[in-house]
Amino acid sequence: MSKRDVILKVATRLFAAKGFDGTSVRRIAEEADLSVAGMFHYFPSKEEILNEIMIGFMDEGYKRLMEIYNSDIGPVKKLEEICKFYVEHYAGHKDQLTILVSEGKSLSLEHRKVFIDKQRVYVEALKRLFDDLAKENLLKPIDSSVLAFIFFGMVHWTYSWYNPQGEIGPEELGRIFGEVLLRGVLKDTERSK
Amino acid sequence: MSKRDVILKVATRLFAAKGFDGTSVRRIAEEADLSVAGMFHYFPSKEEILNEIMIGFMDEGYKRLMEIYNSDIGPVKKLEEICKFYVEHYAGHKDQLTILVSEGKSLSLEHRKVFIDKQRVYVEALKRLFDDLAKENLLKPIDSSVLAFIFFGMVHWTYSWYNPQGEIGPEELGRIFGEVLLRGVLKDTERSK
DNA sequence: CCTTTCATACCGAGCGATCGGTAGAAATTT
DNA sequence: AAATTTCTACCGATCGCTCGGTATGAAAGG
Repeated sequence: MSKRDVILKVATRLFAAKGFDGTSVRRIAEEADLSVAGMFHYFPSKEEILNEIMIGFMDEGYKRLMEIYNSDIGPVKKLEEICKFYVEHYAGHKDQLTILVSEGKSLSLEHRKVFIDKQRVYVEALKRLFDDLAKENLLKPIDSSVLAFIFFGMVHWTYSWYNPQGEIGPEELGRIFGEVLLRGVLKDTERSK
Repeated sequence: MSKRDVILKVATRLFAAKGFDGTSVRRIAEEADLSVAGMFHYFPSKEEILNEIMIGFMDEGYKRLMEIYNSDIGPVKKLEEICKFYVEHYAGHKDQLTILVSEGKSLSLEHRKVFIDKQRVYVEALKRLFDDLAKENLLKPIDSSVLAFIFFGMVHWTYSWYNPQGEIGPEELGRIFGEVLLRGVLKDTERSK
C-alpha cells in the first residue's frame, strides 16, 4: 500500500469519526506515520484529500449503478438489485458513506460544484428507473424525484444505525428495502384497504 | 425576543450552514450583535449552545409524537399522522433538522449520552407502533427496528433535498411517505406479483 | 426622597493553544 | 548526479475562552 493510500485511509477514518473541520492535518500525518510537511508532499491541501475520498467513492458506486441499470432485466428486478447493491456497498464502506452524507459542505466551491453535479446524476439515474416502471404502467402516480429521494433516504440513513455484523446481513437488508419500497410494510391481505 | 434567543437563532443558522466546528464564536457573537465575552455571559460554552438547540428540538418533536401515539385512532392512521407531522415539522425547521442529523458527534461525552438516549427513545416509540401493527396481524414479518430506521431514513433525509416552497407541499409529501411506507410504490394491480 | 448596595448585562483586550500550510535542507532512491 | 521523499523548524491566523472591568437599573436603608 502506497504512502498516498495510507494517508487516504487514515483520513477517511478520521473524517468519518470527527468530521473534516474536527480533524487536524497533524493528526492525519501522525497516524499515517509522516510529518505534516511530508504529508503535504502527496496532497496540495487538506481539502484535496477530502475531495479525492468523496469523488472516488461516488464514481465507484455510479459505475456499478449503471451496470445494473444497463443490464438485461426488468425494471422491478433492477430496483431490487440496486437496493441490494447499495446496502452491501455502503455496509462495507461505512466511513466513506458517513463522509459522503456529512461533508459536502466542507468542499471548496469548485469541488462542491462537481460533487453536487454527481449527486444530480445519481438522482437522475434513479428517476429514470422509476420512469421506466411508470412506462410499463407498474407505478402509482407519484413524482419520480420524490421516489428517488425516498430511496436515497432509506439507503443513506444506514450510515447512522446499521451494523453489518448484526443479526441482519447486508443481503437480507437489501431485500427488505426492496420489498418495502416496492410493496410496503402491510400484508398483502391488508394492502387494498 | 431575548438576547439569549437571538444567540440560539443565529447559532442554529450558522451551525446548519457551516457545521459546529466550522462556526467560530466570534461569528456567532458578531451576528447576534454582541461581543464574544458578552455572548459567554449567556452560555458557559459554545458546545452548550449546540446542546440546547439539539435537545430543545428533539423534545418538541417527541412531545407531539407521543400525543399522536396516545391518541384514540388505529395504528395505520397513527403511522400516517406521524409521517405527516414529521415532514411538516422538519420542513418548518430545516436548520434544526440539519444540526440534528449532522452534529451529534460535536456534543460532549455527557451531552452525547443524553442525545443518544433520546434517539433510542424515539426509535422505541416507532418500534412500538410497528409492533402494534403486527399484533393486529397487519404487518409483514419484518424486524420492527429496521422498519423504524426506514421511517427515519425517509423523513430525516428530507434535510438534504426538500424545499417546502416547491411544487409538493409538506402535507402532500407526508401523505406520499405514508403511502409508500405502508403500501409501496407499485400499483395495486401489480403488488402481488 | 435620596443614597448606598448589589445583581445583571455587557465589553476591550488578550491568553495559550492550535490551526493549515511552507521554506529549505537532509536523507534516500534511482 | 538527479529526482524523489521526508524532515525540522517555523509562519501568520484563528481558535475557544477568560480576565478585569464598566454601565445600568432595581431594591434596600436612612
